[in-house]
Amino acid sequence: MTTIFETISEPIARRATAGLVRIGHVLRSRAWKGATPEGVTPTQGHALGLLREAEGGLSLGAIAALLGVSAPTASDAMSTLASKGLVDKAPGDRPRSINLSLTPQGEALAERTGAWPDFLTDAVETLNDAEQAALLRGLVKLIRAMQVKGDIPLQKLCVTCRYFRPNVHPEPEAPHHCALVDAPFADRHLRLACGEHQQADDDSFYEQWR
Amino acid sequence: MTTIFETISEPIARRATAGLVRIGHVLRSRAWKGATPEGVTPTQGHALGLLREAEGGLSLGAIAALLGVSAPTASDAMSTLASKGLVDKAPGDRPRSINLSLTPQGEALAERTGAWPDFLTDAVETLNDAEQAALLRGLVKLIRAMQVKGDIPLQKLCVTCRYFRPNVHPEPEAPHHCALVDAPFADRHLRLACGEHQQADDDSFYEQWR
DNA sequence: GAATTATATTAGGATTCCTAAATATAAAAG
DNA sequence: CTTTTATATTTAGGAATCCTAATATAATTC
Repeated sequence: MTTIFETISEPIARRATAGLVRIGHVLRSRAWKGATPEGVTPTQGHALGLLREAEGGLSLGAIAALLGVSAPTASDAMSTLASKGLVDKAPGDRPRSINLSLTPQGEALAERTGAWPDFLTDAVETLNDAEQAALLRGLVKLIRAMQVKGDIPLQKLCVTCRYFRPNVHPEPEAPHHCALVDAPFADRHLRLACGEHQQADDDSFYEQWR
Repeated sequence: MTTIFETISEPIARRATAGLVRIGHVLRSRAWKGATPEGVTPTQGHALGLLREAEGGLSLGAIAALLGVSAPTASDAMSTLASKGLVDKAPGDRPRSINLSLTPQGEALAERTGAWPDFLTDAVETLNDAEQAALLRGLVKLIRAMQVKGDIPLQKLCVTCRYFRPNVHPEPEAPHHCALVDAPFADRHLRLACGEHQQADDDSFYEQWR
């Protein structure tokens, strides 16, 4: 069926993109509001979050790649964090490399700040369960698609994990299975940063999920 | 039903938030890649987009509010755009105020750049129609919720428009109605920046949609 | 005419971002 | 054993982004 909206509107993919862009702007603007003397700037906060997720610390190059900025930018931010006593710089195992990790103070701040801006979580919670699950599913697919195209570094998604077994259970309320913890689960349980994630070699499981 | 995932996972709202935050970071990082000598920086590009949508130009204060930055930051960015010949500064109708508008060059650049980063639109297009519609619906609700709480300035959403008539048609493929163009439409047609939008006085229509 | 109000800019400074060049270091090559 | 090479980080330099606080300017109000 064709309505006037089919012809005068931007395609839905563009409107959804515009919505994501809009939310991105809000997040950036909000993040600066936390840049008080006791707090950290957006880039610094992002780096603290990455270090918190990374077992055993990260090199400067790894941080720069994950932040999506140049090495000098990352170096600046890390030096500032080090001077604030939030991050520790230790020699790495490769020539000239350093290993960055959180100090107890940095750990505490990252814990307190969290990776989830409350105002946005509050907004997500105004959606009902099905809508939240659909939103999460869409976001997982977006991130996965960007990963495949090389637009973003690999992330620890269930759908790219060696232990992911999609649609193996007949029960619609938990059709997938995690072979690591050996338990069934549903789309709404999909994770974006699983600590136990192991990258799968091929796409076969993902294909069964999509 | 309760699985292990219910207990060890972050709540779904937090995971969805984390996904949005992640996409926001990518967008910011990408936007800087366009900051070539011929291109514009992220904040400047955002401002160009706002001016393109605004009939008749905007004051500096309005730009600052819409960008979500302080007046001095906006003033800097607009001066740079003016010196690049992309924006025109004219006296406004209030004391000391200015009216900012796009020059033909600015119009052309805004047109060319667009508000929709292609790499993200491409990712959205990997979702099927139902998923795209669900994503758009979720984003519209998020933006609406943030608007209501005062987290972001008003935006021209269908669901807050005087002409929006939700769920008035029995046909599930186009249950809503736009009283301005007098045509039925569906969730997938929802707009985030309609030129004809007029803010509704109350919530009654939105309540029927949610 | 003086005080108030609204709006934008200037001042000053930290951070974010870039590219290009310099530096340090371990391993490999001669 | 010395030199080269590859790698990783930092320095240098500069534009843009961000903030708060102070300042200019024009219209309105008293």
